[in-house]
Amino acid sequence: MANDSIPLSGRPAPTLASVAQRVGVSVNTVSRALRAPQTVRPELKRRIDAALEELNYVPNRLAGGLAGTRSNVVGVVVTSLFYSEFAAVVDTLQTQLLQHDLQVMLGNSRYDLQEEQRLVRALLSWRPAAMAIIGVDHHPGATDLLRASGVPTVEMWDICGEPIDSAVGMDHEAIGRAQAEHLIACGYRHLAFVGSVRAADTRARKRAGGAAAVIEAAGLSPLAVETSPEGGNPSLGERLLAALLAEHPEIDGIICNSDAVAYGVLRGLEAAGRRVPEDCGVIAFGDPEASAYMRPALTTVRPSRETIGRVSAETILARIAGEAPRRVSVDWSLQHRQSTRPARA
Amino acid sequence: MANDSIPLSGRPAPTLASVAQRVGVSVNTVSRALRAPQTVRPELKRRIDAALEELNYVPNRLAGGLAGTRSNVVGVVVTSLFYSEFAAVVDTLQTQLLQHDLQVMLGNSRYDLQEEQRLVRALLSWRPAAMAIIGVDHHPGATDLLRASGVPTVEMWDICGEPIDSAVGMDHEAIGRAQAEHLIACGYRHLAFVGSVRAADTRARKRAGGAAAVIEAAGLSPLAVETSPEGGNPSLGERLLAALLAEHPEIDGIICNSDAVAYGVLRGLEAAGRRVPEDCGVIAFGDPEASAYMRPALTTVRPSRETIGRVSAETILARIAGEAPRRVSVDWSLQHRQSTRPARA
DNA sequence: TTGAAAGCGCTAACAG
DNA sequence: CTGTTAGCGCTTTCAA
Repeated sequence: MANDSIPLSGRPAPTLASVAQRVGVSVNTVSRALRAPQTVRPELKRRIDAALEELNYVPNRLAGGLAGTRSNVVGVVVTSLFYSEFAAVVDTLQTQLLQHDLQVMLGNSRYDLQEEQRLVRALLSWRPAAMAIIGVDHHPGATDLLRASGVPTVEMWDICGEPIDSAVGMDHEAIGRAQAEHLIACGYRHLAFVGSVRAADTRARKRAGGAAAVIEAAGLSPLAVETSPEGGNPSLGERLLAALLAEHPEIDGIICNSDAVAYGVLRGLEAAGRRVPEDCGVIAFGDPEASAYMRPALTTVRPSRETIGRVSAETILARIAGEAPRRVSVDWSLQHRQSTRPARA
Repeated sequence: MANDSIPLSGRPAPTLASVAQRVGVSVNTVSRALRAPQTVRPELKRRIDAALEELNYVPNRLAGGLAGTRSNVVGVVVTSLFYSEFAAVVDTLQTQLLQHDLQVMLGNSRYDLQEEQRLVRALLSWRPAAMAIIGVDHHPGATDLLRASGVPTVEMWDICGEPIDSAVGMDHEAIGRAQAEHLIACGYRHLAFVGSVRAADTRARKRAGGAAAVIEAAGLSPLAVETSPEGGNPSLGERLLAALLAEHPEIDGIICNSDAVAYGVLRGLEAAGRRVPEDCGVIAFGDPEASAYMRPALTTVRPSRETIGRVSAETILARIAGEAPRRVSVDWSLQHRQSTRPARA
């Protein structure tokens, strides 16, 4: 075959033109047959469909997007994916959007603000129909880019702050308050906040802040904080707990920034000879399936990941349709299990 | 000129042409300044960079991809994402590819073959530089599309079978054999396979098949199988275990298709008054962080998720660079913990 | 109901 | 080193 493509692939993919030629009509008749079938004579439509099928035509979105007014890409930026709650959000989001012929283009900033800006730029270069991004606290450059682009943007997971456009998420300060209030209600008095807190993880800071405020208002000794910029896993939990206990042996209630860290804290407490929930209560944030099956079963806050994904998708669709920006607060719930005592009357 | 102050959806994004005009050079000089800086006079380059900056230029990939020989998209199809091991694979893959300026476009088939084909088609419509897809057993239409497209394709996670192009993954039959051999070595004699097995999950079938073969060869009673097409979670594990025990009370060794299911099986066994590992051994597949922190800590097979992601990325890069297809078998390991007895001498 | 013509913003020859 | 000239494959007027 004539050599019109060197690099990858064998023969060039069939184009609208090759289909048109085969049927003996013009390019844009085929284009219309695809986008507005009712504007083409049924008999012709059938012949075109047959040719499309025979040639195994796959449209070229690059060309379509360039020529048309908008591409059907939605850029999605998460801060992590690996066994994180954001996987569920992306999962739901992607599935919902695809039903409306919107393709998700994914980026993972790994909690790196610089990387986040790079990603936003890269994603914006696809002229997306919309953007979705975890959090409301971004690299200033990223915020500027997003704002200047005019692309509808949904900030997910967190709604504390000034959204760029729309936001669908939770009030993390309120969650932190609820965590502290729960521990206090269970009779714990010397509280700590433990976990992995990445530089860019402002949600964690908001939760810790909410907890600290409640504790101060209750007149208790200030919240002890033991965090690390490392990724949150059980082994980090064990280490942080050891450090915490060494410094604050009086601690009797621990707020973990993630369930994974809590698993390690639970084991560390046992190793230190402290009974849970009698001597020390533990509450966390996340609630993957495993948490209810831990011994003791972990008390934790469960965010509605699917709801955030679904509502974000709806918001994106609405914004694309020209509706106004939205700010949606999504529910979460405190799962009271065995790692905290029953609340006192 | 319209001022740079109207924020939303106002002016069109700056183009190479607008930058060129501002600097007083031709469009393609700016293009070259971006792609091959050394071919442009340093002083000019500086002025161009300044204009790029001032106008806040974001390239248009749609145009670039159309005009150039290939787009920098890599299409990725997974069968699930929600708290699945594939999240880790995608995570690593995306991060690695981005370092080479390749953008991941994501699709989730949710274990639906029909959906998988749709996704492959949708992704192919971006004229990707490469494709990556979970598994080697696809909708025949998807396989055809992929093959016909000539796009380098890496099948991940599984290497049993005839790859379309390249494959990076594990031998799941071997894993199944290892699971059964482990249970037998620990002295368990009446084995069962329990878990969620979706219609499209051929990996699970291969593992079960491998286990069944070992059991037959050992002359033991045949593998009891208790599966469901539902998603795999602890509660499913509890239900499947109840059904299994009702039918096969003699069971003393259980292979769970996923760790999440095993959590439920562990609890169900306890509820049924069977001690683990004394009366019944449990082994699973997956090994998320939580498993080592279960009581009893779960014996399971740990796949090298990051390795699969990393090697897949390398393979994609190599294929794009024109190297030959690869078939890479990636390691996994059996984590012997407390849910199975010590192996007998 | 269909076709012709004009780009979308960029890259890729080739000149100059 | 830089500019000119053609498209990439499609959508979108506007005519016919």
